[in-house]
Amino acid sequence: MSSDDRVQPDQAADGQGQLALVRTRVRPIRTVTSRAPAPELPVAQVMVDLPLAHLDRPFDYLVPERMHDSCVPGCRVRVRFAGQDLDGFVLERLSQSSHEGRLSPLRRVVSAEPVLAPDIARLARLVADRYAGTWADVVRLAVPPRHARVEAEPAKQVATPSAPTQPVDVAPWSEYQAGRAFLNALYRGDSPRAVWTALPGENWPRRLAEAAAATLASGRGAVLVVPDHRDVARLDAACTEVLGAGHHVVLTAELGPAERYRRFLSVRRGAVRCVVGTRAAAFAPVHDLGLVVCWDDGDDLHAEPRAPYPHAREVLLLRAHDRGCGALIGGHAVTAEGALLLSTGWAHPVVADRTTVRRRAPRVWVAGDSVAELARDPAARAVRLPHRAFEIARAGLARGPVLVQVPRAGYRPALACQDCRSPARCPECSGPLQQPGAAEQPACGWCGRPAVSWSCPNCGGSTMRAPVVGARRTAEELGRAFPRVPVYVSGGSRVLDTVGSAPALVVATPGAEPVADGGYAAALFLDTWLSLARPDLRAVEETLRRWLNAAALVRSHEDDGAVVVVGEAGVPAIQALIRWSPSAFAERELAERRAAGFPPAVRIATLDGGREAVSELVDTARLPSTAETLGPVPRGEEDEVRLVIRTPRRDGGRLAEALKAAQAVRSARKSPGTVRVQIDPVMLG
DNA sequence: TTCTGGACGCCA
DNA sequence: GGCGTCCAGAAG
Repeated sequence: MSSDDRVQPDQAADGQGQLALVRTRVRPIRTVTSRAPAPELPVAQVMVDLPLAHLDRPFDYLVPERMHDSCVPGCRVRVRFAGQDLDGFVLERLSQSSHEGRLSPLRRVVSAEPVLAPDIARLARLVADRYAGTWADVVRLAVPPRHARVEAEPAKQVATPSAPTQPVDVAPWSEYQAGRAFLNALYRGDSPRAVWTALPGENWPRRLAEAAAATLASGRGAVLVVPDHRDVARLDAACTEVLGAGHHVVLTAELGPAERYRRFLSVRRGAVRCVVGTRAAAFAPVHDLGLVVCWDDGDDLHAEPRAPYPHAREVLLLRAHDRGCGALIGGHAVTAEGALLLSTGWAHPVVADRTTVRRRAPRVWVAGDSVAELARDPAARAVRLPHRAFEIARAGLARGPVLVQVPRAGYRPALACQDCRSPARCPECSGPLQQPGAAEQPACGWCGRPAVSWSCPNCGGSTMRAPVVGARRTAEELGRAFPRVPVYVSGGSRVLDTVGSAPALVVATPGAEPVADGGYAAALFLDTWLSLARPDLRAVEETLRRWLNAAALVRSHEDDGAVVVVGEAGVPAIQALIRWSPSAFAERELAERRAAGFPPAVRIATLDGGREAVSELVDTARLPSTAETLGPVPRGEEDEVRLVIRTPRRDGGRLAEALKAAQAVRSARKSPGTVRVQIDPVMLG
């Protein structure tokens, strides 16, 4: 017993009468109760929400008796840590602590709801280790903020979630080699792993819903992650059709705190076993997980922009590996990462044979954009349409909607000097000048100031030209080339979900293409040089992915569906589109990454921050002997630098571990500045 | 942000 | 040699 448990002798004699008497009697009893530890498993292992890398480990606390029932593994608690009250999660209850010193008691059990499932706690550790980040940062992505009122709502009475009653239709998967086998394996309760190359025109939301249905029928759950909200809406609708209502739930960040937490709880409590959502849904605590799905894994929306920057595909793969459940990485395109999964044998290909692919794909034409090939029609010339593109668009418009994909949104999104062609910049803030609309003056894209009486600082010229034309301007020009045809624009802040089957021109930026009822009659891909020349490692892979996704919305060549790419026929990405051979392109891409030493063939870490901080980190890190460091190179203003470290894939774990340990040293030392560590970042200039 | 312990300095 | 103060480092 500590001294606090004894009656203070001076209190009874302090002359305060009644009040003092009450205190002397009541206080010792209260103190005894509150200090007594729980009768069993009196120690709680707690992960405290701390931003410091060197404190990324559990701490033990004493569970007071009155918290014995509410302090369950996975619940939120409040603990005293270094003089502050902080949030934390209980990992486990233990009979004793390995800590030598005295344990502090838990301050409070925030709620007895075990929001953090044991496998999600473990997944957070795996993800943090893979990305050289902290557990707490990952858990912040995985567990939505608590909403007390929602938590108190009476839970819907669902003892065991019923599997959908409709039989699973596996027939559509027969178009793919190993497709039917994949679904049957899920149905049997096995855990197949596949990279699926979806056919052009495929109703992929329906196919994914069928895979989910097969998994649910085996008594297990499924997590389906897609890039954006339009994809979520399509998959949501397909799941309702295939599974029936109430067997799946949509989890996205934009639901709002209450609804988000409500749905999260319904999953965590086991009432729903199929989750559809964007990247954060990769962490959904689905019970008895049988299948994880990542659709269109090349879309960079799958990359989380918050530390430690995990990629949804990698989270799902770690999860599938850890749990031994099924995995499906699918898309019209195949990423180099997908090709690697196939080459190591970790996953198997689910692809259609060449005959089926040829039958289902639209006919693809290439049109050069040289002056000689431009259409003679002056309106078509104005919109930079080669003769063939103009003819195919005109023919397509007789049969239905025609899609026009242009890389940039806006009107004239970039301006340059007419004479010397150097980019036009804002005299005030050096931002890029652009023309936001037909009737509007050029203005700065950053500060919005109109560029009145601009003159080129390079050559003194005073007129501007637009080397890049945006979607709205293209739509305007096309409207002139094809009078009497309605023109729609989808992109930027105004994205259309669907268009009907009537003839129309649909100008869209990549990823914003509406789905056409019955498929597009034709599609044109303009300004291909602009996408292909982007100074990004993935520019070519990304361009092909965008083409394949758009071309997949076009009718098959048997239905006279046609695609025209305006560009150079010799470019490998254009060849891959013509042949519709995403797998071969991905294999080639992977081989090139091997040769050049880029992910996923190797593991890369980028270190961004102040020069001093970055060099301290890299000097402290005990990097694997195979590590190769490149840089540091200056980045942007001030004294910011980027350093790149490269290791073979097999040393990726050691690389992340070394960087994490070095971050821990820096945080323990309270070294100034911060260093942003990214493992295999999506953007690699 | 608080606590602890080790280093160091001052005084006996 | 003993005790007080200061600072760094850890944090249950």
